[in-house]
Amino acid sequence: MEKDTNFNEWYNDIVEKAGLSDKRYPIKGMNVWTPYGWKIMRHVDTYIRKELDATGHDEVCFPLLIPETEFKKEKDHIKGFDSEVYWVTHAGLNELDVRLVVRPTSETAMYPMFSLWVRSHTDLPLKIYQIVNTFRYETKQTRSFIRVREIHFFESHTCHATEEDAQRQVEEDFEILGKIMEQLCIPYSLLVRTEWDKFPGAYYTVGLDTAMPNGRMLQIGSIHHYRTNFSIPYNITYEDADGEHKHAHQTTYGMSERLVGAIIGVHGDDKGLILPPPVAPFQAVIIPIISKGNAEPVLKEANKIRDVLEKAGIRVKLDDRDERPGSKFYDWEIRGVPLRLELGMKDIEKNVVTFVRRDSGEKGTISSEDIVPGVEMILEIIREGMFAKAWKQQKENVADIDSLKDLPERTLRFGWCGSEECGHRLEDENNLKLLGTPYIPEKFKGKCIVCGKPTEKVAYAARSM
RNA sequence: GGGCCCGUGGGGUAGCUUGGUAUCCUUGUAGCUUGGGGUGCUAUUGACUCCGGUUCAAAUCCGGGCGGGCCCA
Repeated sequence: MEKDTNFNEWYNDIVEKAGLSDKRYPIKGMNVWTPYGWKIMRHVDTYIRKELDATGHDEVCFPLLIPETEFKKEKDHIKGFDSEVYWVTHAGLNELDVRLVVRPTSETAMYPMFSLWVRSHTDLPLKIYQIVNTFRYETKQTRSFIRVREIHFFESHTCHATEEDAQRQVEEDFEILGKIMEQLCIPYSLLVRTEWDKFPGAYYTVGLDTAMPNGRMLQIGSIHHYRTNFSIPYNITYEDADGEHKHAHQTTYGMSERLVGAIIGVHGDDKGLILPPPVAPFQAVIIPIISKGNAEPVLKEANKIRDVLEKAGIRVKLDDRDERPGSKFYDWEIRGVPLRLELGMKDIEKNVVTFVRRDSGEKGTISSEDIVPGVEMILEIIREGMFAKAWKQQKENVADIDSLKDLPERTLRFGWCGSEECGHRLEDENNLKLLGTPYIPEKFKGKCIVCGKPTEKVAYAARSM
């Protein structure tokens, strides 16, 4: 299956063949996480927990259901979500007086509680997160990990005394993002979304986008500054040092299972998945090369190496199935295991292990005594190489344009006067999504690509997945 | 939001036009063989998406649901 010429088919094929997800569950957009896929997700979640915990966020778990009365308190928010939420209308045989929303996101579940928890300026900042599933009734074509109706995600929610402190939180979120992405080897751009595309109820939204091989952009997360847009309707107030009652400023940050979709799309090749070592369920697989009469010594040595690596904390799999080695090579390549270790009599005689890198195909040997530092080093080189290559692709995908004729299938960068009218025209007439303006300002001098007025504002657009 | 296509063992398919016995590959299971890039042989399990209609008879024709995929906006 060719990734570059037919990305959509390639993606579906890989998800199935690598055993990441079973789409046959009989509800549209709700798939089964199969063991291999779920292991990847769990490792991603591990890095998320690690970075959020390290920055003083506390993990919580809120109920799945939200009373309609709470859900409807923030007007823009409800307008943004009411066409895509699931409702619980019955309990047993009784119709409910107050219908319940199955959370599409948890603002409206959390904020009534925040109003009880936040009393004093000494309660601030309040920084919490949860890793849960949310539900959105997608009407469009669904796709594993990328567009689903039950979404596994994390959401962090914070409350602050001042707008400046909330802004500091947004900056901290970028640092957290950077550290997580270093492990997943996923590049990203930070774009301030347009007014009409920001999160319903937000003051502003920064979208996190990563380029897919077909030139389209995949939104992998977002960070929002709410100011007091939610704290007012939800009455989240604190008493400051002078005894005055003020509304808290809030932020949220979330990323979903789309990260798994991004890993698949960004790194895979025609042979299958290529997993970044930090999230690979198996970082190395040992293939014993057995021929007649030597099964015992080879398997004994293979087990020994497996034990040594395992003890060192490396996730390793010894594939001792009764199959031909070639068949095993193909199996683990589809599944994206970063490092293959081959062990046969030839290696044992020379006291080495043969390795093959999944990312580059490079082949070599490691001496058996140095197997732990050797494997650790190669895994780190693979991670660095994958990250660097992905960033290069992300940057090369950007095309500077000064005309809307013959648009390439890339991320487009151009001048924009900033007006809503030009923005809508750009989107509607060219089948593009205006992703927004760079969060970190970029020097630019030119003309608005739609109306031609001189501008120093630069914007990005792409077709979205 | 609009249009088009599709649904047959676990996966991929033939059969459908012209209604009557469901094809092949792969996978699974058992055994032998083989073993540094998909060994080979033998035996064997396993399917017409659901509901309704037409008909003596439906995988096949008609309608709807559910599910899958593509294109356009």
